[in-house]
Amino acid sequence: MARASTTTDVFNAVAEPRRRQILDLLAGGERSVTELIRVLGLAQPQVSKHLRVLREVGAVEVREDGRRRLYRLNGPALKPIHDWVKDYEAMWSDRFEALDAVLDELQSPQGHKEEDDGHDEER
Amino acid sequence: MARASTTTDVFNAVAEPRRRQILDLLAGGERSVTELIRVLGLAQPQVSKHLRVLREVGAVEVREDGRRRLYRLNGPALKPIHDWVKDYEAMWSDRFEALDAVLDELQSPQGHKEEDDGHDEER
DNA sequence: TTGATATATTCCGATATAGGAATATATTTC
DNA sequence: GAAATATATTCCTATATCGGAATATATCAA
Repeated sequence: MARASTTTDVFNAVAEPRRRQILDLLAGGERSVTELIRVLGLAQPQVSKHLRVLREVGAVEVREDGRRRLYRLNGPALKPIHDWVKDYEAMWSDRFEALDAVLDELQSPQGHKEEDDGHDEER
Repeated sequence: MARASTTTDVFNAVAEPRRRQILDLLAGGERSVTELIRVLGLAQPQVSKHLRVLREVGAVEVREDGRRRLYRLNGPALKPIHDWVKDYEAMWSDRFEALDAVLDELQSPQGHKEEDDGHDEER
C-alpha cells in the first residue's frame, strides 16, 4: 500500500503547508481563485488543485459568481484536528510544567510509584 | 516534486492514523515496542518504522532498557499543530454560533429575504 | 555456545503525490 | 463571433510512501 490520499481526511489534507496557508487566508473572508493566486504567488493550476483537495475534505466551500469562484472556509471541518490535539495542550502549558515539577518533587523522596495519568484539565 | 516526506514536520508525521494512535498510547506513559505491537495489532517492523518517523520529528523519545526500547511521548512537539488549529476553534463553538446568529440578524436590516437562519446547512 | 527474544533496517512493489505545462470549459467583453 | 478572462482538468515525471517479508543486530537465557 501507499501513503493515504491527501483527500482521505482533513489531517492529510492539511499536512501540506500551502493548504494551511489557503485556509488561513480564507479565515479572513471569501476569496476568488485569482485573489488567492496573487497572495500566494503560486501558479493557477496548483491553487485550483489545492482547493480541490480542501473541498473534498469539506474544509472549504465554493460559490459561483459569474466566471469567478468564491471560496470560503468551513471551519468545523477542522474540529477533528483540534479535538485530537487539545488533549496534549497540558503538556506544554506553563501551569502543567509547574505541576509536573511538583509531582516530580513529591515522587523522588520516596519511591512512591503512583503511575497515575488520567490528567484532565479545565479551561 | 512529490509529496513532502512524512518526517518533514509534525503535521506530516501525524497525518497517519496509526501514528496518532501510538502517540495516544504513549500519553498514558512509557511503553516498549512489544507492548505497542500487542495493543496496536500491527507487525513489529511497521511499529518500529512508525516510531522512527515520530522520533525524527521529535514527537517521541527513546530510552534503552536491556534489549527493550522504551518510548515516551514528547508533547511539546505537537504544539505547532495546536497553535495553528486553535484559532479556528471559535468557528464551531456554541458561543460563536450564537454570536453568528446575532450578527446575521443585525445584518438583515428589516426584512429577512431568506427563510434561512443564516447557517451553513446546505448540501 | 546455542537459542530465544526484542528491535531496527533493508528490499520489494503498488500507489499517489506535487509541480509544471498544456489544454479544456465557461463567462464576459468587444 | 472573436478575444480575453477565470478556473478546472489532464498529462507528465520524480519521489516517497506503506505494508510485507526477509534479514541484521543486540541482549538475555540455558
